[in-house]
Amino acid sequence: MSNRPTLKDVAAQAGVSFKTVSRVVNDEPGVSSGMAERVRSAVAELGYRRNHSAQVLRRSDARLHTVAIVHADATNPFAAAVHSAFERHLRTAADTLVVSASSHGDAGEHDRLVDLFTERRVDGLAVIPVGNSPGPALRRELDRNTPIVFIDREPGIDADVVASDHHGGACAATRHLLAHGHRRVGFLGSREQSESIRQRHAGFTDAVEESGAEPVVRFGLTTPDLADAAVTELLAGADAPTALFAAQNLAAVGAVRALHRLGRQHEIALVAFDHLEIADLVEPAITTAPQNAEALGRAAAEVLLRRIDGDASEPTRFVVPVELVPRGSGELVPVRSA
Amino acid sequence: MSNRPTLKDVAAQAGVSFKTVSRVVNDEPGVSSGMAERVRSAVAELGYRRNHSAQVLRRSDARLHTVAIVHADATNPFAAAVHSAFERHLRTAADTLVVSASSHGDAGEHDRLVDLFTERRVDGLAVIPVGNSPGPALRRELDRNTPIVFIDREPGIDADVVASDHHGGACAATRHLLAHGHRRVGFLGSREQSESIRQRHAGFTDAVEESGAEPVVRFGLTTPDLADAAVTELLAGADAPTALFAAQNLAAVGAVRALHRLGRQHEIALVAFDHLEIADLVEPAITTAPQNAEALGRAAAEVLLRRIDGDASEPTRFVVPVELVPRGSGELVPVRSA
DNA sequence: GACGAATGTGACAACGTTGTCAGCCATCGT
DNA sequence: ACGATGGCTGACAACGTTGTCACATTCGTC
Repeated sequence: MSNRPTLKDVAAQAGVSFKTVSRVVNDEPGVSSGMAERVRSAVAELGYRRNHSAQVLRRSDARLHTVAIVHADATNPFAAAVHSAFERHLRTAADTLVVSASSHGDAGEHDRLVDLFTERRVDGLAVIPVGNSPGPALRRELDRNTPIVFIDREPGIDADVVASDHHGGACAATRHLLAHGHRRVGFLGSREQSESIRQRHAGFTDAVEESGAEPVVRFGLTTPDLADAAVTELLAGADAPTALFAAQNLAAVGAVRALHRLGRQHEIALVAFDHLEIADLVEPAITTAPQNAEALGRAAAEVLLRRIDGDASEPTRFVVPVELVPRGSGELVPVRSA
Repeated sequence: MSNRPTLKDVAAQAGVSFKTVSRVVNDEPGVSSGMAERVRSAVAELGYRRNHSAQVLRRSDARLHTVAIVHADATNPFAAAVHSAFERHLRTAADTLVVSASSHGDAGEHDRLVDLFTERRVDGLAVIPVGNSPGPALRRELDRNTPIVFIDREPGIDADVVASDHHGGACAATRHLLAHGHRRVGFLGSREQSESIRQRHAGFTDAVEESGAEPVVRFGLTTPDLADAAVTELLAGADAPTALFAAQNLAAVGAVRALHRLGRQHEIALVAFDHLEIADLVEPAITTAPQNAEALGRAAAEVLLRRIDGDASEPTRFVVPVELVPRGSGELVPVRSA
């Protein structure tokens, strides 16, 4: 609707010049108290609100107090938690509005969203990338030194990144299993193309190799059903693993289901990377290595604010540790079989 | 950053007037092809992007192709699913950017976000309200006939609403339990102040009363722990219910936990309102009456678009049905006890 | 070869705001 | 009484864009 009152409308109502109204609404000094009072009541009466576009246009160098975050998938609870922490920090620490949109996993749409936000002018961008190379709009903004921070995934380019310690977390989780005496350990991975899954696999492999244990690796377990089937097949085999590391939460859900169906949930150890909704609801509860969404969101906000404040130093890589949370399933010791 | 090229910069680069550049970037007719080509290469070379603020300012009546959605809590998976459907529909059907922010449940912050979005000009607003009365900014925009749609909750004012059939869904869920022979049915509610919980309670009560069965009602079960404790206590009592209706998903999670701990999950029937992440992961699987987030988001988008297109008819109330999904836990029949 | 029409191009105003500057009035010092 | 000072107020330009209009060029036509 375009019936919004402007400075001029308020000025006419109060019988002053519009510049005086501008002064009042911006709390500038040099307005007599009587006049200010008259203006304020006219503002209230008309419900005047400053036109942000005009303000931004006039002072095109100033902070807009707006940053955007572009999601690959906003329905992902992890992404939502990161977003929430990011937003809270920027709102409280920098009085900055966080606007967001989601590309639903489409790389072209993702880049288009970046474009739409930059058209609308923002102080900075946070991006949870989809795919592993930035699109033209994102590349253009990087060239232009627009403050941008990548969250959780590698941007495939030299830029600020805030990410979890996938390697370290997976390594610690696997060592945890090995420390309980397991010698045959299964790795349940989802998309092998995903950089974070690759890093978790590398962490797993490093831990296994340093101990001389024997790994069994499965990739492509992108749904609970696939993971369920893989675990069922693994445990039926000759040299079945006695412990499992689920590198991704959907794979973990499938593994839990398989173990329970087979009645072997108290026998086969399991550690899952990432947060699991059901971790506490099953018996034994699932030992997890959850990513710290709160820390990621907050760190991303801090990195971005520093750039917005003019820090032009080299791109940084902020790694958020992943801590193991023992709950039972990861502390099972191997049983003699056959 | 303010080093963005403007129409003038592109014009200087191409050696034409800035108006000609404007014509080219807006695909207006009346530019010779040679000139258009020269301009286009200058645009590409400088990475020119139109300044949305200036455009909006100039054509203050035109569509901005932007709507905002203000969340009470964006980490709520249900809200995220609604948002996702809402966004997808507006992006594809109306080429409109959906921006969002979350108030984290704070009513003052909620209204402030509405204010910030209207300052920045949007074509319309979707609001998942917090509390039951609109704040001053929201009230002002309603008075101004800004297109606004309320999602999922009652706004406490005459305005467009898209909401689930809480009453009907709860009624159907309860009838489902009664149809399996239960005569004592427990109601597990969260915040009694919440209008949707009240409606679910009313649906429950209507179903129970028409059958002459005996209800047992608990409110205030806002966390799984509280619900767990309440169920434990209910089932230990003399006239323990044989069936439970969990009116909210956190209460349902607690109920599931309690039933499993007590080993009575195959004995006490349970139907849960709303989607449950764990519905399929436990035995028996949980019968639910999930809200249709997809339909809600889509309907909200359609209502809003109609208003943006100028529909000035009376406010409407769009009710999305809630369908029962039987999975096992709701089809248990009462066992003789004692 | 002159004329109207059609086509391509540019000058200029306006959107609503903020920054700069000039002007008005009362007060003050001399 | 007079100019200087300082406090208030308003006129005006500018931000980057689009809409209106006028001008310049080319073309077809008689």
